[in-house]
Amino acid sequence: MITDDLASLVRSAVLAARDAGEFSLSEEDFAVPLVTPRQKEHGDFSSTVALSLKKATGMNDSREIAARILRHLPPENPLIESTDVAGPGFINFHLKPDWLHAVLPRIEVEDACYGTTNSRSGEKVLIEFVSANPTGPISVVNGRAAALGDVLGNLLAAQGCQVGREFYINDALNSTQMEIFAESVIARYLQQNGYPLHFADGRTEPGVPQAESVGEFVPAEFPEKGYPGDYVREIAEKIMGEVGAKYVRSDEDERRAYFRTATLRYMIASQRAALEAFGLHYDTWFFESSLYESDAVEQTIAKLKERGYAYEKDGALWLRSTALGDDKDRVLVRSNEKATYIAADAAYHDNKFQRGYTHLINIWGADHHGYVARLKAGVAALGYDPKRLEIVLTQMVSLVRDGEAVIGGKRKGNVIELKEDLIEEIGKDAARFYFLLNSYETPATVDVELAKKQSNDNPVYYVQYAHARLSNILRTAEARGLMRKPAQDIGLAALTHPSELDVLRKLTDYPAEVTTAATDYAPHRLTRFGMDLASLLNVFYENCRVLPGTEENISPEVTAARLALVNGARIVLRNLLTMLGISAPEKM
RNA sequence: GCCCCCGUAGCUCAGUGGAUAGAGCAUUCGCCUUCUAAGCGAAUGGCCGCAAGUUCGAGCCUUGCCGGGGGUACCA
Repeated sequence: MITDDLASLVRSAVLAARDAGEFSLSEEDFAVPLVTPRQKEHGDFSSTVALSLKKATGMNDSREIAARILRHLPPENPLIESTDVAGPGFINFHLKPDWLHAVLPRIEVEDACYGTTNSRSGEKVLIEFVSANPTGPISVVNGRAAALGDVLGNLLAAQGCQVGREFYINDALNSTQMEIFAESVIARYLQQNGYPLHFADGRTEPGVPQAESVGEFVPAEFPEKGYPGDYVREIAEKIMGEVGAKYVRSDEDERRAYFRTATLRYMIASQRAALEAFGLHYDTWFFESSLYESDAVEQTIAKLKERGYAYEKDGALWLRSTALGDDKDRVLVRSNEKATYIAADAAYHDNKFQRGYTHLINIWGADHHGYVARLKAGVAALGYDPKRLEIVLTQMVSLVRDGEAVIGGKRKGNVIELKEDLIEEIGKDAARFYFLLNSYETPATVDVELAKKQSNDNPVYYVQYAHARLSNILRTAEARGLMRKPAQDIGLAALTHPSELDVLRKLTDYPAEVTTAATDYAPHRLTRFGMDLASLLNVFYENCRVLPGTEENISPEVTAARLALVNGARIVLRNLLTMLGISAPEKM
C-alpha cells in the first residue's frame, strides 16, 4: 500500500529530525496519520503528524514542526513530486502521476479478483438473515435485511472468509402461530368446499358454491387471531388442487397434521421463490423443528444445567442470564413444560458453533434489540465467547403508500410483497440498489408507489449505463480493428488530463473501499462508490475522446492509453455491481 | 422509568477526529452532426437539533437536555 510507504517515510523523517536535534520527542511510539485531502490543491495525501506531535515535542508551532520534519525527508524519492506545509501544519504530498497509472496493469491482471484479498481466510462465517416466520410471504420490509445479508456475504467472501448464508424457519411444534396459520388455511379450504365462513367480528362470508348439492353447510369458524391475507386463500386453493375435498370430512387431527406440513411446504416454497427473484440463494434452510427432533434442545438445556446457568423457580426452569450481562433472568422451560424460544435459540446457536463456524452474524430488525443481551448470555452460558456472535440490528423499514403510512402485516392481511409489489414492478437490480443506498442504521421508509414512479430515476441505471458505455467503446474499438494491448505494454504516461487522473484515483481506492464496506457492514459505501465512479467516468467521457472521431484527431498512443483506462474502469464497475448482486449490462 | 437507534440543504440521505461539510431528487439557466443525452456544465439552497466538555483541531468522541422511532412477557 502506498500509504504504508508514505507513513514509514514520514516516520523515519521524524526520527531523523529528532536525532539531528530539531526537537525532542517524549514518546517513541507515535502515530503517522495520513488522510486524503478533500481539496485537490492539498495534494494526493496529507499527514497531520506535526499537529499531533505538539505535545510530544513540546513545541507550539505545528508549522515549524512540519518544516523541521520535511528537512529530514530524503530529497529524492521515486514517489514524491513535491511536498509543502499548509494550514495549521499539514504536510501535503503531491505524488508523481505514475503511482496512479500503476493501477491499470494491476486491475487487468487481477481482473475479477481486483478488490478482493485473502486477509481473513481463516474465518468461517455464518450469516443468518431474513428468517421470516413461515406464516406469510416475504414482504418489502424484509428487502433490506435480504439485500444487506446477501451483499455482506459477498463482501466477507471478498476478504477471504468462508461464508454460509442461512435462513432459519420457525416451524416448531409448540409455536401457536403455526397452529393458527394452519387453522386459517383449513377454514379457507372449507370455504372452497362450500362452507360459509364465520369470523370473530360477527361477519360471515359465503362458501364457494359446489356443483353437486350436499345439503346444508354448517358455517366453519375462522380462527379469532387468524391470518386474513389473500395468500392464505391461494394456499387453500393449491391444496384443493392437490388433494381435492379429501380433508373436508376427514378426522380433525389427521386434517390438522396434513395442513400443518402442507402449509409449511407451500409457504417456504413461496418465500424461497421471492428471495431467488431477488437474486438471493441460501446455503441452508434450517428447521427449528429439527432441534426438537434431534433432542438438541434438551441436550442444550442439560448442558446449561450442568454448567450451572439454569435453576428452578416457580415451577419453571430459568436461565441465569443476569450473570452474563442480561438485565433479568429468562425462562427456558415454562411451568407447562414447554421450552421457550430462547431455549431453542440457545440450542440453535450451539448447533451453529458445532458446525465449525468461527463467527456468527445475525441480522435482526431493531424491534428485536431486547433479545440481544439474552441470546448473548445464552451463548456465553454454553461456553462460547459471546463476541463470536455478532448481532446486526437494522433500523426499521416503515411502509408508506402514496405518502400515507401503511400499518399492518400478516395479521392484518395487507402484506406488501417483495416479489409481487416491488421486484416484478421495478426489477431486481433497481430493488436491490434501492435497499443498498443507505446505511442499515438509518430508519427507512419504502413507498412502493413512489419507487415505481421513480424507477427511471433510480441511480442504478446511472451506474449500469456507465458500464454499458465503457463496454460500447471497447466494442467499437474492436470493430475498428483497434486491438487492445496489455496495459503493461502501453505508455500510460499519456494519461494526464485531470478527469483521467480522477478516474485512476478512484480505481485505486476501490480495494480499500471494499475492505471498509466489509468491516463496517456497510454495503452502501459501494453503491455510493459506484455512483461516484460513474460520475467521474461521465466527466472523462465528455473531456477525453477515446477513439478518433470525425473532427478530433487522437494519436494512437493516447487512444491505446485511454482504452486501457476504459477497460480498467469497466472491470472495476463490473466487479462492484457483481458484489452488489446487480447485473452489469454491456448494452442499454 | 430503563435500554437501543435516529436528528446534516426544500425532500431522501452520505460523511475515516483534520483545511472551504457533500451527493441524488426538486427548482432555474445553458449544452446533442462526434465512442450511448439513462449524459454534461452552471446557479440556488446549511446556527450539521440545543448546550457544555475532551482535543492543537469536533458534524464525528463524552455528558446533559429537546424532538422522532423502537424495545422493555412463563409471545415468537
